[in-house]
Amino acid sequence: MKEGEIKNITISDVADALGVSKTTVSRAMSGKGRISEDTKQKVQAYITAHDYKPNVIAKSLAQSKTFNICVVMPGDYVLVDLPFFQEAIVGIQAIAGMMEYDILLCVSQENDVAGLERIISNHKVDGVILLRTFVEDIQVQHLLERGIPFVTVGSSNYKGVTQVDHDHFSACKELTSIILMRYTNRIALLGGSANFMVTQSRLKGFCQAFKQAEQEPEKDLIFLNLENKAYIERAVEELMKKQIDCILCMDDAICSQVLRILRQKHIRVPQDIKVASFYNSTILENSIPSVTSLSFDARELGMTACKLLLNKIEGNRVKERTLLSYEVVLKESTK
Amino acid sequence: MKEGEIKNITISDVADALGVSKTTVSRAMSGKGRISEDTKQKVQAYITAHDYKPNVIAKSLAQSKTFNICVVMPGDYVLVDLPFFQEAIVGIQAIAGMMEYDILLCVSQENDVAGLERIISNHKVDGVILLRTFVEDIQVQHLLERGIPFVTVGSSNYKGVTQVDHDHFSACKELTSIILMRYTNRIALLGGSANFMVTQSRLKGFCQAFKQAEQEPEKDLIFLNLENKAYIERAVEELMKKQIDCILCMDDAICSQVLRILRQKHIRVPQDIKVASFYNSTILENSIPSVTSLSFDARELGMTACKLLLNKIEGNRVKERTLLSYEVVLKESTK
DNA sequence: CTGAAAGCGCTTACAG
DNA sequence: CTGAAAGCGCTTACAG
Repeated sequence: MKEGEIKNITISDVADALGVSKTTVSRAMSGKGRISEDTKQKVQAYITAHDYKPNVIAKSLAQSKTFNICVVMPGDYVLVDLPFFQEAIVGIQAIAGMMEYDILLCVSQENDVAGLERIISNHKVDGVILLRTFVEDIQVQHLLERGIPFVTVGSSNYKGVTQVDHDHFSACKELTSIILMRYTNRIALLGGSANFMVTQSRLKGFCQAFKQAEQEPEKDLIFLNLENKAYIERAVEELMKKQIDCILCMDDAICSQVLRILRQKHIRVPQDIKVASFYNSTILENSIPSVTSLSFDARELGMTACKLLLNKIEGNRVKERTLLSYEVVLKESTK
Repeated sequence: MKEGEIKNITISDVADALGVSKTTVSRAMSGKGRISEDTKQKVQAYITAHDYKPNVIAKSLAQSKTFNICVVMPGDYVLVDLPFFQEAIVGIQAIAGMMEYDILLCVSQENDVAGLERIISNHKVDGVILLRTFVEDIQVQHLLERGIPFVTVGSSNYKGVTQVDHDHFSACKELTSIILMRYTNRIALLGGSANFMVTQSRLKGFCQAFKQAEQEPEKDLIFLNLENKAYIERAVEELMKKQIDCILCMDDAICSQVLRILRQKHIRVPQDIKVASFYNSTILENSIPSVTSLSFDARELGMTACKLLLNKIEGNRVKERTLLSYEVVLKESTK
């Protein structure tokens, strides 16, 4: 034992002090089993007076429960996603904390299950929340195989996955429709990795809006997998050769780049070209002009995901798919 | 037991299968105590073949160790800090993972120790890393009192705190000196909460640069506690009434606001006024003009903090204060 | 309503 | 070099 460390008071100490058995103390705390209101009061009084906290590790071992959930956060993030993940985690933590659960963080690359695997094998968590989903998703497959309770933030195509997502499809469809009706059908679409589920949902929404307007989106105005600066620059160069009136960006990171490139080329927004983003992050907060975009509540998403997971951990059946709504925020960039 | 769940193989299973005692298996794995090379090999072969993983919870209870560290992340963050915290966490996780430790996340407000307290009382972690420090720091006080091993990312004035920080004092001093020598002494300083240790360090560096140049910084060109948009706007308004040539921003969130305000007022950077920031985050990446600033490696900071903490947990003595270096990155905004 | 005892899956002094 | 046994601090069937 290290210097200054105080011997922790255990359930035996409480039992001895009160002249009852450990069983009784345990029951008074958990409320399980029959126990007289009297002794319950007595025990609880003693516990609060002496600030006794049961050792969660021992409890874990006895119950095969850890009261931890694992949150898997992408390690290959781009800045723009950060506020989203952060907000989602704050939401998760808010719910988890209320239920006396803690969050074990797992940072992992797209195709890497090693970290998650270790945490699971080590029995360190009761369930998992994935903060990003892929079309081809090894983490989901792995969790499914192992039968671990988990929830994904973001949609998943796999059977039997409890998932919570914003309605990206409808959101993109609505925003695209607005542009189509008000201004133009010469719309370019720039997006990130096609392996992200969210990219697919947005793409579908975009196409659906055209279909609904009885038009066809032009294939060569759609650029996906723009995962770095150079790709984005090349895409914008391409676009400049064509006759377009609006650029839709699937996220604010891409949008931020696009705005910079346009400005360097002295192309004015919105006079010469309109711009909108599918994400309303603080990244573009100080942008001039302000940027039309979709707005999502990541905290709510996290809270919902956590509630679902805790329910699953308790063994309850839960709804497989939950879709949260969104908001279209029109600003200067599409005026 | 839930459907599909596989009974986990335990140390007893391994011992029985091999016809040895649990003690022997335990020793073969930990390497503690005398054991023949032969049996060790045999045990290890069996373990890898059958993919046996000891139950960390049981290990925790037996050893009073959790193999978890708590990372305390501010819940009242502003966007600009996010990449910093995120990078630091990635660094922490890299080291922790190597040593088979996991990260328990605690999101807490400036003056709130409740969350941290619960995690500690629950014996869920072996040590703590604080990602932000204050002049008046309740979390530090609390950890000190309880005798929990911990490390702060950021400086602390309290006695006996193991701390890792970038050398903000020198960094700000150097950047300020450069401005003083090359251009002007009409420099305004805008900063965040005066209760952040980092604000104090930067302020000192700023003043020291003046002193070294045998000048006095003007008190009424220094604005601290600019914690929201309105404050920043008011500060810039004030500055416009005075004769200044340069604005130093203590962080990129402030800087981003300042750039927006100047642009709205049609004040050109750097022609009319120079601007620099004490932080080189991706927030300003797409800014036009690009912004002169200081650059820090948060991942390295996290890695260092984690190494120190693990050392402390092992009971080793560690250096009380570690300062990491920085880089001054001159860009267009001070040309 | 209450308690003695076994058990969760490890580690580790102690004995051999 | 190896093992039987006690112990970590809880929970929970079982008996009363």
